[in-house]
Amino acid sequence: MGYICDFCGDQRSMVYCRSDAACLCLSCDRNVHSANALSRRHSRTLLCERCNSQPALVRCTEERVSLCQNCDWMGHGTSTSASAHKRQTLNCYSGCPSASELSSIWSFVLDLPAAGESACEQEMGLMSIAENSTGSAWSPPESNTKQNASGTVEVNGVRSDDKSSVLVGSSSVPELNPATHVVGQQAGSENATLPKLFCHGTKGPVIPEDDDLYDDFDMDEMDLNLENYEELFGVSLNHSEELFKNGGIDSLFGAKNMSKGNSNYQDLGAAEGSSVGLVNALQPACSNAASADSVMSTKTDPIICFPAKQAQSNLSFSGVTGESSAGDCQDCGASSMLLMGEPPWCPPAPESSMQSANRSNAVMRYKEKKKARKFDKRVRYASRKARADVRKRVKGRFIKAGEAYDYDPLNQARTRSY
DNA sequence: CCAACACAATGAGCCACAACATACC
DNA sequence: TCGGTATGTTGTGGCTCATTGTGTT
Repeated sequence: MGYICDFCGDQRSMVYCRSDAACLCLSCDRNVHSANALSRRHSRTLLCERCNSQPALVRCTEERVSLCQNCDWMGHGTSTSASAHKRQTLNCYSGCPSASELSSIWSFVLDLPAAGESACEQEMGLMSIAENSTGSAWSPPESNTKQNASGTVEVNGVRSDDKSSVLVGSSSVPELNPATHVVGQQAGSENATLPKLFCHGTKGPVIPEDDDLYDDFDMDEMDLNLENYEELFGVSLNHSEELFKNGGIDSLFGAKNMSKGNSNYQDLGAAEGSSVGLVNALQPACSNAASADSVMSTKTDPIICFPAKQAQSNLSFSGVTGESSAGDCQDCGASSMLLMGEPPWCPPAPESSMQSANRSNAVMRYKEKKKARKFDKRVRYASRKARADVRKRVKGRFIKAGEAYDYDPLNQARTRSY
């Protein structure tokens, strides 16, 4: 499974694309992901050389194998003698890198058993890199604007190569927008954020002033990061903010769709037509790591480019995203590692059944809380609510005054008057 | 292993009408 | 420019039903 390229079915698969849920050989990876701007944004990483089905997160320098988190746990669990193995962080990349570029990211890539063996992969070096001319995520590392001082990461206390952490999580870095893109957050950066959440037009991480505004903000609910937002609606943030100010949000989203049932609008905090709602609500998405929500539930692109250890240490939950992330993690008892570091597809590590049980309980509590929060609804017009609260109904529908009803809110017991 | 089925979860739509927004005189 | 009137639009909650996801046989 996954050993053969899902695309050509011929060559050995070497990289994993989460967006496509596909294992690809290097050649097909380039071909597939050079098709268009969107596909270029897919984040890929090496394929786990043990299970050949999951994206690798770390590379064991001792065994010289790339491992997904699960295989890493199994192979390097605390109970095993290999637990002391030095492991190097593996990072995601996007765009259409050449072989040399890949090797610059993964210094060991040339050591991979199959690397360069096939004609398919040898073609890589001959391919042009169109996105280079358009300001891709493959800009030189020095163009990065968010690197930490050291530019290194540590796994088990071992510093990894700087170059290997250059393109961490560049999956969502908007190659389409070279003027503002921030290439690859440093894996070990104090400012490490999932780049998908990076906001254009913001000068950097913004500390939210009102956590309440973010209680309802989840990336799975609000999967429109700013790049998507602009792509979809063809308006800039400034423009959309202006529309909010002018009460023109309907023109953006369609007023009908903003009514009950669509929580995004109100979850944005814009229920009162304030532009602050949008701006503030978007800020956490810009400045902070994805909420646990987005990782737990989003089906599209929750690429965990950071190894669990980093996710735990660098993706700061506390007091930044409010309930939806830190609060939930704490409340439900799940560590951020459980929620963030472990891809949803990973089966529980067998080394501890108790850990697995705790995890299940934590996830359950988290989901329950999320469910309760998700349906939290803000009422724009209290007067209308007051009226609706006392109106009689038939099968939940309002009835004309004086007509027979089967439900009277004023009488808690079900009323029937025919 | 796959299809069929049951069940749970989720979201859209419906209803009446006061409140609100807009256009016109 | 302001006030009054007419017309159109919006939002409110409980329920039903269709859809989707998950688990079991």
